[in-house]
Amino acid sequence: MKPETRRHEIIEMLVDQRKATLEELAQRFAVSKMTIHRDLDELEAEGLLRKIRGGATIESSGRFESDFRFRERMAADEKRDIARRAAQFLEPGASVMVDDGSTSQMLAPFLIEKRPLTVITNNLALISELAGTAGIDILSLGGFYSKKFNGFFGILTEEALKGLRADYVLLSSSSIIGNKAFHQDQEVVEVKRAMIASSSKCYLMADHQKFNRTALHLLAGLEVFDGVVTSNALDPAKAEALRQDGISIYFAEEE
Amino acid sequence: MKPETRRHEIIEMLVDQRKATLEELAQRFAVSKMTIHRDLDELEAEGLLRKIRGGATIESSGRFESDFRFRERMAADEKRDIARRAAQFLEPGASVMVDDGSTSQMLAPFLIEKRPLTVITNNLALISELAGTAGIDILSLGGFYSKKFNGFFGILTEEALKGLRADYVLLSSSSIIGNKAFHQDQEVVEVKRAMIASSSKCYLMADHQKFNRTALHLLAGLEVFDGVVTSNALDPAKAEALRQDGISIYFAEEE
DNA sequence: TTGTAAATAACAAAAATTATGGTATTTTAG
DNA sequence: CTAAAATACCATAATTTTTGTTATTTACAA
Repeated sequence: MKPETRRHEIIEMLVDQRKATLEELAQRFAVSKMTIHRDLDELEAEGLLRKIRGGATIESSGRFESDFRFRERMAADEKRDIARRAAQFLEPGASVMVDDGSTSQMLAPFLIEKRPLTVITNNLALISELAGTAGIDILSLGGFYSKKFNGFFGILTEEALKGLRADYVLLSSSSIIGNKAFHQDQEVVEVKRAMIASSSKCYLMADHQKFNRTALHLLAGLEVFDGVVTSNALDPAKAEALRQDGISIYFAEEE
Repeated sequence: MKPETRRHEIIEMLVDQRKATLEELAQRFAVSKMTIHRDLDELEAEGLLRKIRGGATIESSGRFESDFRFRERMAADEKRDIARRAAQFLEPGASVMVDDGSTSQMLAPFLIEKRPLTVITNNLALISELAGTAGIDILSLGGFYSKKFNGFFGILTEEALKGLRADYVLLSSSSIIGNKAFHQDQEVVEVKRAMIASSSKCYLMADHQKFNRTALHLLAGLEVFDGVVTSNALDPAKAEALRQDGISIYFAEEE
Protein backbone atom coordinates (compact mmCIF):
# COMPACT_ATOMS: atom_id res chain seq x y z
CA MET A 1 0.00 0.00 0.00
CA LYS A 2 1.31 3.38 -1.04
CA PRO A 3 1.58 6.21 1.47
CA GLU A 4 -0.89 8.23 -0.50
CA THR A 5 -3.48 5.48 -0.43
CA ARG A 6 -2.99 5.03 3.27
CA ARG A 7 -3.49 8.73 3.92
CA HIS A 8 -6.60 8.68 1.84
CA GLU A 9 -7.99 5.84 3.90
CA ILE A 10 -7.11 7.54 7.13
CA ILE A 11 -9.37 10.40 6.09
CA GLU A 12 -12.15 7.98 5.23
CA MET A 13 -11.83 6.36 8.63
CA LEU A 14 -12.05 9.71 10.33
CA VAL A 15 -15.12 10.69 8.37
CA ASP A 16 -16.80 7.52 9.63
CA GLN A 17 -15.77 7.58 13.24
CA ARG A 18 -14.96 11.21 13.93
CA LYS A 19 -11.64 10.41 15.60
CA ALA A 20 -8.99 7.74 15.85
CA THR A 21 -6.00 6.97 18.04
CA LEU A 22 -2.44 6.56 16.84
CA GLU A 23 -2.38 3.02 18.13
CA GLU A 24 -5.56 2.14 16.28
CA LEU A 25 -4.32 3.57 13.00
CA ALA A 26 -0.90 1.95 13.31
CA GLN A 27 -2.53 -1.46 13.83
CA ARG A 28 -5.09 -0.99 11.07
CA PHE A 29 -2.41 -0.19 8.47
CA ALA A 30 0.34 -2.35 9.95
CA VAL A 31 2.86 0.47 10.18
CA SER A 32 4.66 2.10 13.09
CA LYS A 33 3.20 4.91 15.13
CA MET A 34 5.98 7.09 13.81
CA THR A 35 4.69 6.65 10.28
CA ILE A 36 1.16 7.49 11.36
CA HIS A 37 2.55 10.57 13.06
CA ARG A 38 4.04 11.69 9.79
CA ASP A 39 0.84 10.92 7.88
CA LEU A 40 -1.19 12.97 10.31
CA ASP A 41 1.28 15.87 10.13
CA GLU A 42 0.98 15.82 6.37
CA LEU A 43 -2.81 15.69 6.38
CA GLU A 44 -3.01 18.37 9.03
CA ALA A 45 -0.87 20.65 6.85
CA GLU A 46 -3.40 20.11 4.07
CA GLY A 47 -6.12 21.13 6.47
CA LEU A 48 -7.91 17.81 6.26
CA LEU A 49 -7.79 16.87 9.91
CA ARG A 50 -6.62 18.01 13.31
CA LYS A 51 -4.08 16.26 15.49
CA ILE A 52 -5.07 15.75 19.08
CA ARG A 53 -3.05 14.14 21.82
CA GLY A 54 -2.89 10.44 21.08
CA GLY A 55 -4.59 10.59 17.73
CA ALA A 56 -6.50 12.77 15.30
CA THR A 57 -9.96 14.08 14.63
CA ILE A 58 -11.78 15.49 11.65
CA GLU A 59 -13.54 17.97 13.85
CA SER A 60 -11.92 21.35 14.29
CA SER A 61 -13.40 24.40 15.93
CA GLY A 62 -16.25 25.03 13.54
CA ARG A 63 -16.70 21.51 12.12
CA PHE A 64 -17.47 23.22 8.82
CA GLU A 65 -14.01 23.94 7.53
CA SER A 66 -12.53 20.47 7.54
CA ASP A 67 -15.76 18.97 6.38
CA PHE A 68 -15.95 21.40 3.47
CA ARG A 69 -12.39 20.82 2.38
CA PHE A 70 -12.89 17.13 2.65
CA ARG A 71 -16.00 17.28 0.50
CA GLU A 72 -14.17 19.36 -2.06
CA ARG A 73 -11.36 16.87 -2.23
CA MET A 74 -13.69 13.90 -2.48
CA ALA A 75 -15.61 15.69 -5.19
CA ALA A 76 -12.33 16.19 -7.05
CA ASP A 77 -11.59 12.47 -6.89
CA GLU A 78 -15.07 11.65 -8.11
CA LYS A 79 -14.72 14.12 -10.96
CA ARG A 80 -11.38 12.66 -11.93
CA ASP A 81 -12.89 9.19 -12.06
CA ILE A 82 -15.74 10.44 -14.20
CA ALA A 83 -13.31 12.22 -16.52
CA ARG A 84 -11.26 9.04 -16.85
CA ARG A 85 -14.34 7.05 -17.81
CA ALA A 86 -15.58 9.65 -20.27
CA ALA A 87 -12.22 9.74 -22.05
CA GLN A 88 -12.61 6.04 -22.79
CA PHE A 89 -15.19 6.90 -25.44
CA LEU A 90 -12.52 8.64 -27.50
CA GLU A 91 -10.25 7.11 -30.09
CA PRO A 92 -6.79 8.27 -31.12
CA GLY A 93 -6.92 10.56 -34.11
CA ALA A 94 -10.34 11.95 -33.29
CA SER A 95 -11.36 15.55 -32.73
CA VAL A 96 -13.05 16.29 -29.43
CA MET A 97 -14.73 19.37 -28.02
CA VAL A 98 -14.43 20.05 -24.31
CA ASP A 99 -16.28 22.74 -22.38
CA ASP A 100 -15.49 24.79 -19.30
CA GLY A 101 -15.77 23.41 -15.78
CA SER A 102 -13.67 21.57 -13.25
CA THR A 103 -14.67 18.11 -14.45
CA SER A 104 -13.56 19.02 -17.94
CA GLN A 105 -10.24 20.26 -16.62
CA MET A 106 -9.67 16.86 -15.05
CA LEU A 107 -9.70 15.39 -18.55
CA ALA A 108 -6.20 16.63 -19.37
CA PRO A 109 -4.15 13.54 -18.42
CA PHE A 110 -6.68 11.16 -19.98
CA LEU A 111 -6.76 13.09 -23.23
CA ILE A 112 -3.00 12.78 -23.41
CA GLU A 113 -3.35 9.02 -23.12
CA LYS A 114 -5.54 9.03 -26.22
CA ARG A 115 -3.26 11.07 -28.42
CA PRO A 116 -2.99 11.94 -31.23
CA LEU A 117 -6.07 14.07 -30.65
CA THR A 118 -7.44 17.41 -31.75
CA VAL A 119 -8.89 19.19 -28.73
CA ILE A 120 -11.31 22.05 -29.34
CA THR A 121 -12.09 24.01 -26.21
CA ASN A 122 -12.88 27.33 -24.55
CA ASN A 123 -11.45 26.10 -21.24
CA LEU A 124 -8.38 28.15 -20.34
CA ALA A 125 -7.15 25.76 -17.67
CA LEU A 126 -7.26 22.89 -20.14
CA ILE A 127 -5.48 24.91 -22.81
CA SER A 128 -2.72 25.81 -20.38
CA GLU A 129 -2.30 22.22 -19.26
CA LEU A 130 -2.23 20.76 -22.74
CA ALA A 131 -0.25 23.52 -24.46
CA GLY A 132 2.90 22.12 -25.94
CA THR A 133 2.00 18.48 -25.45
CA ALA A 134 3.23 16.54 -28.46
CA GLY A 135 0.41 14.76 -30.23
CA ILE A 136 -2.29 17.11 -28.96
CA ASP A 137 -3.45 19.75 -31.42
CA ILE A 138 -5.28 22.47 -29.56
CA LEU A 139 -7.91 24.59 -31.22
CA SER A 140 -8.87 27.37 -28.87
CA LEU A 141 -12.28 28.91 -29.25
CA GLY A 142 -11.79 32.60 -28.67
CA GLY A 143 -14.19 34.91 -26.91
CA PHE A 144 -14.49 37.13 -23.90
CA TYR A 145 -12.66 35.75 -20.91
CA SER A 146 -14.82 34.94 -17.92
CA LYS A 147 -13.03 34.80 -14.60
CA LYS A 148 -15.89 32.95 -12.98
CA PHE A 149 -15.72 30.05 -15.40
CA ASN A 150 -12.06 30.45 -16.39
CA GLY A 151 -12.89 30.21 -20.07
CA PHE A 152 -14.01 32.07 -23.16
CA PHE A 153 -17.60 32.90 -24.03
CA GLY A 154 -19.75 35.17 -26.18
CA ILE A 155 -20.55 35.75 -29.81
CA LEU A 156 -16.99 35.09 -30.96
CA THR A 157 -17.05 31.68 -29.31
CA GLU A 158 -20.39 30.74 -30.81
CA GLU A 159 -19.42 31.99 -34.27
CA ALA A 160 -16.24 29.93 -34.18
CA LEU A 161 -18.23 26.82 -33.27
CA LYS A 162 -20.61 27.32 -36.21
CA GLY A 163 -17.74 26.72 -38.59
CA LEU A 164 -16.47 23.60 -36.87
CA ARG A 165 -17.40 19.94 -36.73
CA ALA A 166 -15.97 17.48 -34.21
CA ASP A 167 -16.25 13.74 -33.66
CA TYR A 168 -17.00 14.02 -29.97
CA VAL A 169 -18.02 16.49 -27.30
CA LEU A 170 -17.50 15.90 -23.59
CA LEU A 171 -19.75 18.27 -21.64
CA SER A 172 -20.46 19.06 -18.04
CA SER A 173 -23.51 20.70 -16.58
CA SER A 174 -24.20 22.07 -13.13
CA SER A 175 -27.62 20.55 -12.60
CA ILE A 176 -29.74 17.60 -13.63
CA ILE A 177 -33.42 17.55 -12.74
CA GLY A 178 -35.63 14.78 -14.03
CA ASN A 179 -34.14 13.91 -17.36
CA LYS A 180 -33.01 17.39 -18.28
CA ALA A 181 -29.68 19.17 -17.78
CA PHE A 182 -29.51 22.78 -16.62
CA HIS A 183 -26.90 25.47 -16.07
CA GLN A 184 -27.00 28.73 -14.16
CA ASP A 185 -25.53 31.00 -16.79
CA GLN A 186 -27.13 31.99 -20.08
CA GLU A 187 -23.94 32.57 -22.08
CA VAL A 188 -22.39 29.34 -20.93
CA VAL A 189 -25.48 27.45 -22.02
CA GLU A 190 -25.28 29.00 -25.48
CA VAL A 191 -21.72 27.78 -25.94
CA LYS A 192 -22.50 24.28 -24.67
CA ARG A 193 -25.48 24.05 -27.02
CA ALA A 194 -23.34 25.14 -29.94
CA MET A 195 -20.87 22.40 -29.05
CA ILE A 196 -23.61 19.77 -29.06
CA ALA A 197 -24.80 21.03 -32.46
CA SER A 198 -21.26 20.75 -33.87
CA SER A 199 -20.41 17.26 -32.65
CA SER A 200 -21.31 13.78 -33.85
CA LYS A 201 -21.22 12.02 -30.49
CA CYS A 202 -22.16 13.76 -27.24
CA TYR A 203 -21.37 12.68 -23.70
CA LEU A 204 -22.33 14.38 -20.46
CA MET A 205 -20.22 14.19 -17.31
CA ALA A 206 -22.00 14.73 -14.01
CA ASP A 207 -21.05 13.79 -10.46
CA HIS A 208 -23.81 12.74 -8.09
CA GLN A 209 -24.04 16.18 -6.45
CA LYS A 210 -25.31 17.58 -9.74
CA PHE A 211 -28.52 15.59 -9.53
CA ASN A 212 -31.61 17.32 -8.22
CA ARG A 213 -29.90 20.68 -7.84
CA THR A 214 -31.59 23.70 -9.29
CA ALA A 215 -30.24 25.92 -12.06
CA LEU A 216 -32.05 28.43 -14.21
CA HIS A 217 -31.34 27.68 -17.84
CA LEU A 218 -32.19 24.53 -19.75
CA LEU A 219 -29.20 23.03 -21.51
CA ALA A 220 -30.73 19.95 -23.11
CA GLY A 221 -32.76 16.84 -22.46
CA LEU A 222 -30.56 13.91 -21.50
CA GLU A 223 -31.80 11.96 -24.53
CA VAL A 224 -29.59 14.05 -26.83
CA PHE A 225 -26.51 12.52 -25.23
CA ASP A 226 -25.05 9.25 -26.40
CA GLY A 227 -24.09 8.65 -22.81
CA VAL A 228 -24.19 10.21 -19.36
CA VAL A 229 -21.16 9.44 -17.22
CA THR A 230 -21.53 9.60 -13.46
CA SER A 231 -20.22 7.76 -10.42
CA ASN A 232 -21.89 5.03 -8.42
CA ALA A 233 -22.30 7.54 -5.61
CA LEU A 234 -25.51 8.30 -7.50
CA ASP A 235 -28.68 6.88 -6.01
CA PRO A 236 -29.26 3.56 -7.86
CA ALA A 237 -32.99 4.20 -7.99
CA LYS A 238 -32.34 7.46 -9.81
CA ALA A 239 -30.06 5.71 -12.28
CA GLU A 240 -32.65 3.02 -12.88
CA ALA A 241 -35.34 5.62 -13.50
CA LEU A 242 -33.18 7.29 -16.13
CA ARG A 243 -32.43 3.97 -17.78
CA GLN A 244 -36.18 3.37 -17.99
CA ASP A 245 -36.37 6.61 -19.94
CA GLY A 246 -33.86 5.28 -22.43
CA ILE A 247 -30.89 7.27 -21.11
CA SER A 248 -27.51 5.49 -21.30
CA ILE A 249 -25.87 5.78 -17.91
CA TYR A 250 -22.20 4.88 -17.42
CA PHE A 251 -20.55 4.51 -14.04
CA ALA A 252 -16.97 5.66 -13.62
CA GLU A 253 -16.04 2.80 -11.30
CA GLU A 254 -17.37 -0.03 -13.42
CA GLU A 255 -14.96 -2.37 -15.25
CA MET B 1 25.98 16.69 -11.39
CA LYS B 2 22.21 16.42 -11.52
CA PRO B 3 20.44 15.62 -14.78
CA GLU B 4 18.67 18.93 -14.63
CA THR B 5 21.90 20.85 -14.28
CA ARG B 6 23.41 18.94 -17.16
CA ARG B 7 20.46 19.73 -19.39
CA HIS B 8 20.70 23.35 -18.49
CA GLU B 9 24.35 23.39 -19.47
CA ILE B 10 23.63 21.64 -22.73
CA ILE B 11 21.38 24.53 -23.64
CA GLU B 12 24.05 27.03 -22.65
CA MET B 13 26.57 25.22 -24.82
CA LEU B 14 24.21 25.33 -27.75
CA VAL B 15 23.55 29.01 -27.28
CA ASP B 16 27.29 29.58 -27.61
CA GLN B 17 28.13 27.29 -30.46
CA ARG B 18 24.77 26.80 -32.19
CA LYS B 19 25.19 23.04 -32.49
CA ALA B 20 26.91 20.09 -30.88
CA THR B 21 27.43 16.42 -31.59
CA LEU B 22 26.35 13.57 -29.37
CA GLU B 23 29.95 12.46 -28.99
CA GLU B 24 31.05 15.93 -27.96
CA LEU B 25 28.32 16.26 -25.33
CA ALA B 26 28.88 12.77 -24.00
CA GLN B 27 32.57 13.53 -23.47
CA ARG B 28 31.98 16.98 -22.01
CA PHE B 29 29.63 15.64 -19.32
CA ALA B 30 31.27 12.22 -18.95
CA VAL B 31 28.09 10.25 -19.57
CA SER B 32 27.05 7.79 -22.26
CA LYS B 33 25.63 8.81 -25.60
CA MET B 34 22.39 7.14 -24.60
CA THR B 35 22.02 9.57 -21.71
CA ILE B 36 22.66 12.49 -24.02
CA HIS B 37 20.03 11.07 -26.34
CA ARG B 38 17.54 11.14 -23.53
CA ASP B 39 18.54 14.64 -22.50
CA LEU B 40 18.09 15.90 -26.02
CA ASP B 41 14.71 14.16 -26.36
CA GLU B 42 13.59 15.85 -23.19
CA LEU B 43 14.82 19.27 -24.23
CA GLU B 44 13.35 18.86 -27.68
CA ALA B 45 9.97 18.04 -26.15
CA GLU B 46 10.26 21.28 -24.20
CA GLY B 47 10.97 23.02 -27.47
CA LEU B 48 14.38 24.26 -26.42
CA LEU B 49 16.42 22.66 -29.19
CA ARG B 50 16.14 20.50 -32.23
CA LYS B 51 17.70 17.09 -32.68
CA ILE B 52 19.64 16.58 -35.86
CA ARG B 53 21.39 13.44 -36.99
CA GLY B 54 24.37 12.96 -34.74
CA GLY B 55 23.64 15.84 -32.40
CA ALA B 56 21.47 18.85 -31.72
CA THR B 57 21.13 22.49 -32.69
CA ILE B 58 19.42 25.68 -31.66
CA GLU B 59 17.68 26.85 -34.75
CA SER B 60 17.97 30.57 -34.24
CA SER B 61 18.49 31.97 -37.70
CA GLY B 62 17.19 31.83 -41.22
CA ARG B 63 13.74 30.48 -41.88
CA PHE B 64 13.46 29.00 -38.43
CA GLU B 65 13.55 30.78 -35.19
CA SER B 66 14.36 29.17 -31.89
CA ASP B 67 11.57 28.51 -29.49
CA PHE B 68 9.82 31.24 -27.56
CA ARG B 69 11.24 29.86 -24.34
CA PHE B 70 14.74 30.43 -25.56
CA ARG B 71 13.99 33.85 -26.96
CA GLU B 72 12.50 34.75 -23.62
CA ARG B 73 15.90 34.62 -21.99
CA MET B 74 17.61 36.88 -24.47
CA ALA B 75 17.41 40.61 -24.30
CA ALA B 76 14.55 40.39 -21.82
CA ASP B 77 15.45 43.72 -20.27
CA GLU B 78 15.58 45.48 -23.58
CA LYS B 79 12.22 44.05 -24.54
CA ARG B 80 10.70 45.12 -21.25
CA ASP B 81 11.88 48.67 -21.80
CA ILE B 82 10.42 48.68 -25.28
CA ALA B 83 7.13 47.28 -24.03
CA ARG B 84 6.98 49.97 -21.34
CA ARG B 85 7.48 52.69 -23.91
CA ALA B 86 4.95 51.25 -26.34
CA ALA B 87 2.29 51.04 -23.64
CA GLN B 88 2.58 54.82 -23.17
CA PHE B 89 0.70 55.32 -26.42
CA LEU B 90 -2.41 53.79 -24.87
CA GLU B 91 -5.17 55.55 -22.96
CA PRO B 92 -7.41 54.10 -20.27
CA GLY B 93 -10.68 52.84 -21.67
CA ALA B 94 -9.23 51.97 -25.06
CA SER B 95 -9.27 48.62 -26.82
CA VAL B 96 -5.87 47.30 -27.83
CA MET B 97 -4.78 44.35 -29.92
CA VAL B 98 -1.57 42.55 -28.97
CA ASP B 99 0.13 39.85 -30.99
CA ASP B 100 2.28 36.86 -30.10
CA GLY B 101 5.93 37.18 -29.17
CA SER B 102 8.04 37.67 -26.11
CA THR B 103 8.07 41.46 -26.38
CA SER B 104 4.29 41.45 -26.40
CA GLN B 105 4.22 39.28 -23.33
CA MET B 106 6.30 41.88 -21.51
CA LEU B 107 3.42 44.29 -21.96
CA ALA B 108 1.33 42.69 -19.21
CA PRO B 109 2.33 44.90 -16.26
CA PHE B 110 2.20 48.07 -18.33
CA LEU B 111 -1.24 47.25 -19.69
CA ILE B 112 -2.45 46.87 -16.12
CA GLU B 113 -1.21 50.38 -15.38
CA LYS B 114 -3.44 51.72 -18.13
CA ARG B 115 -6.64 50.00 -17.07
CA PRO B 116 -9.53 49.93 -17.72
CA LEU B 117 -8.58 48.37 -21.01
CA THR B 118 -9.95 45.81 -23.44
CA VAL B 119 -7.12 43.56 -24.57
CA ILE B 120 -7.63 41.54 -27.75
CA THR B 121 -4.92 38.95 -28.28
CA ASN B 122 -3.89 35.53 -29.53
CA ASN B 123 -0.96 35.44 -27.10
CA LEU B 124 -1.49 32.64 -24.57
CA ALA B 125 1.15 33.88 -22.15
CA LEU B 126 -0.50 37.29 -22.05
CA ILE B 127 -3.94 35.80 -21.56
CA SER B 128 -2.69 33.70 -18.67
CA GLU B 129 -0.98 36.66 -17.03
CA LEU B 130 -3.91 39.02 -17.38
CA ALA B 131 -6.71 36.51 -16.68
CA GLY B 132 -8.70 37.60 -13.70
CA THR B 133 -7.16 41.06 -13.44
CA ALA B 134 -9.87 43.53 -12.49
CA GLY B 135 -10.26 46.28 -15.04
CA ILE B 136 -8.83 44.25 -17.90
CA ASP B 137 -11.37 42.71 -20.27
CA ILE B 138 -9.71 39.97 -22.27
CA LEU B 139 -10.95 38.99 -25.68
CA SER B 140 -9.10 35.91 -26.79
CA LEU B 141 -8.79 35.29 -30.49
CA GLY B 142 -9.16 31.56 -30.90
CA GLY B 143 -7.31 29.40 -33.38
CA PHE B 144 -4.90 26.52 -33.55
CA TYR B 145 -2.36 26.60 -30.78
CA SER B 146 1.24 26.94 -31.89
CA LYS B 147 3.82 25.75 -29.42
CA LYS B 148 6.56 27.58 -31.22
CA PHE B 149 4.90 30.97 -30.82
CA ASN B 150 2.81 30.12 -27.74
CA GLY B 151 -0.31 31.58 -29.29
CA PHE B 152 -3.27 30.94 -31.56
CA PHE B 153 -3.22 31.15 -35.35
CA GLY B 154 -5.08 30.07 -38.45
CA ILE B 155 -8.37 30.75 -40.19
CA LEU B 156 -10.32 30.94 -36.98
CA THR B 157 -8.03 33.68 -35.72
CA GLU B 158 -8.25 35.68 -38.92
CA GLU B 159 -12.02 35.31 -39.13
CA ALA B 160 -12.43 36.55 -35.58
CA LEU B 161 -10.30 39.60 -36.39
CA LYS B 162 -12.44 40.47 -39.41
CA GLY B 163 -15.38 41.14 -37.13
CA LEU B 164 -13.46 43.33 -34.70
CA ARG B 165 -12.21 46.88 -34.57
CA ALA B 166 -9.72 48.17 -32.00
CA ASP B 167 -8.26 51.56 -31.12
CA TYR B 168 -4.66 50.36 -31.04
CA VAL B 169 -2.46 47.47 -32.06
CA LEU B 170 0.97 46.81 -30.57
CA LEU B 171 2.89 44.48 -32.85
CA SER B 172 6.24 42.80 -32.91
CA SER B 173 8.14 41.40 -35.86
CA SER B 174 11.19 39.22 -36.05
CA SER B 175 13.07 41.10 -38.74
CA ILE B 176 13.44 44.59 -40.17
CA ILE B 177 15.36 45.08 -43.39
CA GLY B 178 15.52 48.47 -45.04
CA ASN B 179 12.18 50.02 -44.18
CA LYS B 180 10.17 46.83 -44.26
CA ALA B 181 9.22 44.40 -41.51
CA PHE B 182 9.41 40.65 -42.06
CA HIS B 183 8.52 37.48 -40.21
CA GLN B 184 9.57 33.89 -40.74
CA ASP B 185 6.16 32.29 -40.58
CA GLN B 186 3.37 32.66 -43.09
CA GLU B 187 0.45 32.08 -40.73
CA VAL B 188 1.81 34.47 -38.15
CA VAL B 189 2.12 37.15 -40.79
CA GLU B 190 -1.51 36.68 -41.80
CA VAL B 191 -2.69 37.27 -38.26
CA LYS B 192 -0.47 40.31 -37.76
CA ARG B 193 -1.74 41.82 -41.02
CA ALA B 194 -5.33 41.22 -39.97
CA MET B 195 -4.60 43.04 -36.71
CA ILE B 196 -3.21 46.03 -38.57
CA ALA B 197 -6.30 46.09 -40.80
CA SER B 198 -8.59 46.06 -37.75
CA SER B 199 -6.90 48.81 -35.74
CA SER B 200 -6.92 52.58 -35.92
CA LYS B 201 -3.42 53.24 -34.59
CA CYS B 202 -0.53 50.80 -35.18
CA TYR B 203 2.78 50.61 -33.32
CA LEU B 204 5.66 48.23 -33.95
CA MET B 205 7.99 47.03 -31.21
CA ALA B 206 11.45 45.84 -32.27
CA ASP B 207 14.66 45.44 -30.30
CA HIS B 208 17.95 46.19 -32.04
CA GLN B 209 18.64 42.52 -32.82
CA LYS B 210 15.66 42.51 -35.14
CA PHE B 211 17.34 44.90 -37.54
CA ASN B 212 19.08 43.47 -40.60
CA ARG B 213 18.12 39.92 -39.81
CA THR B 214 16.58 37.83 -42.51
CA ALA B 215 13.07 36.39 -42.51
CA LEU B 216 11.05 35.10 -45.37
CA HIS B 217 7.67 36.79 -45.36
CA LEU B 218 6.91 40.46 -45.74
CA LEU B 219 4.73 41.81 -42.95
CA ALA B 220 4.42 45.47 -43.94
CA GLY B 221 6.34 48.57 -44.84
CA LEU B 222 7.27 50.57 -41.77
CA GLU B 223 5.31 53.56 -43.09
CA VAL B 224 2.02 51.88 -42.14
CA PHE B 225 2.94 52.22 -38.46
CA ASP B 226 2.20 55.34 -36.47
CA GLY B 227 5.40 54.62 -34.60
CA VAL B 228 8.26 52.13 -34.32
CA VAL B 229 9.52 51.60 -30.79
CA THR B 230 13.08 50.34 -30.32
CA SER B 231 15.96 50.82 -27.90
CA ASN B 232 18.98 53.05 -28.27
CA ALA B 233 21.07 49.92 -28.69
CA LEU B 234 20.10 50.42 -32.33
CA ASP B 235 22.79 51.90 -34.56
CA PRO B 236 22.07 55.69 -34.64
CA ALA B 237 22.90 55.86 -38.34
CA LYS B 238 20.22 53.27 -39.03
CA ALA B 239 17.70 55.23 -36.99
CA GLU B 240 18.56 58.43 -38.82
CA ALA B 241 18.15 56.71 -42.19
CA LEU B 242 14.67 55.56 -41.23
CA ARG B 243 13.75 59.05 -40.02
CA GLN B 244 14.82 60.36 -43.40
CA ASP B 245 12.27 58.01 -44.92
CA GLY B 246 9.55 59.52 -42.77
CA ILE B 247 9.36 56.70 -40.21
CA SER B 248 8.60 57.75 -36.63
CA ILE B 249 11.18 56.12 -34.38
CA TYR B 250 10.75 56.10 -30.60
CA PHE B 251 13.49 55.07 -28.20
CA ALA B 252 12.54 53.19 -25.07
CA GLU B 253 15.10 54.95 -22.90
CA GLU B 254 14.24 58.51 -23.87
CA GLU B 255 12.38 60.83 -21.46
C1' DT C 1 19.80 -1.86 -53.21
C1' DT C 2 23.63 -2.38 -49.52
C1' DG C 3 26.73 -1.08 -45.81
C1' DT C 4 27.41 1.85 -42.05
C1' DA C 5 26.24 4.91 -38.50
C1' DA C 6 22.74 6.66 -35.84
C1' DA C 7 18.40 6.28 -33.46
C1' DT C 8 15.29 3.67 -30.80
C1' DA C 9 13.70 0.07 -27.63
C1' DA C 10 14.17 -3.04 -23.94
C1' DC C 11 16.31 -4.39 -20.03
C1' DA C 12 19.34 -4.46 -15.93
C1' DA C 13 22.28 -2.01 -12.79
C1' DA C 14 23.20 2.05 -10.17
C1' DA C 15 22.05 6.23 -7.97
C1' DA C 16 19.02 9.19 -5.78
C1' DT C 17 14.94 9.99 -3.44
C1' DT C 18 11.41 8.93 -0.34
C1' DA C 19 9.36 6.20 3.28
C1' DT C 20 9.86 3.81 7.48
C1' DG C 21 11.12 2.31 12.14
C1' DG C 22 13.93 2.63 16.16
C1' DT C 23 15.99 5.35 19.74
C1' DA C 24 16.94 9.41 22.36
C1' DT C 25 15.24 13.68 23.83
C1' DT C 26 11.73 17.06 24.72
C1' DT C 27 7.10 18.31 25.64
C1' DT C 28 2.59 17.91 27.67
C1' DA C 29 -1.37 16.62 30.62
C1' DG C 30 -2.68 15.24 34.80
C1' DC D 1 6.87 15.27 39.22
C1' DT D 2 5.70 11.42 36.28
C1' DA D 3 4.30 8.87 32.41
C1' DA D 4 2.68 8.99 27.98
C1' DA D 5 2.98 11.34 23.87
C1' DA D 6 5.32 14.08 20.57
C1' DT D 7 9.40 15.32 18.23
C1' DA D 8 14.22 15.08 16.44
C1' DC D 9 17.51 12.41 14.50
C1' DC D 10 19.60 8.68 12.24
C1' DA D 11 20.04 4.22 9.86
C1' DT D 12 17.76 1.17 6.91
C1' DA D 13 14.33 -0.24 3.53
C1' DA D 14 11.54 0.56 -0.38
C1' DT D 15 10.69 3.07 -4.42
C1' DT D 16 11.60 5.91 -8.18
C1' DT D 17 14.69 7.92 -11.33
C1' DT D 18 18.71 7.81 -13.92
C1' DT D 19 22.03 5.50 -16.49
C1' DG D 20 24.56 2.20 -19.50
C1' DT D 21 24.53 -2.01 -22.22
C1' DT D 22 22.81 -4.66 -25.75
C1' DA D 23 19.83 -5.71 -29.50
C1' DT D 24 16.99 -4.07 -33.10
C1' DT D 25 15.27 -0.76 -36.31
C1' DT D 26 15.78 3.25 -39.05
C1' DA D 27 18.07 6.67 -41.99
C1' DC D 28 21.58 8.18 -44.98
C1' DA D 29 25.10 7.86 -48.60
C1' DA D 30 27.40 5.45 -52.00
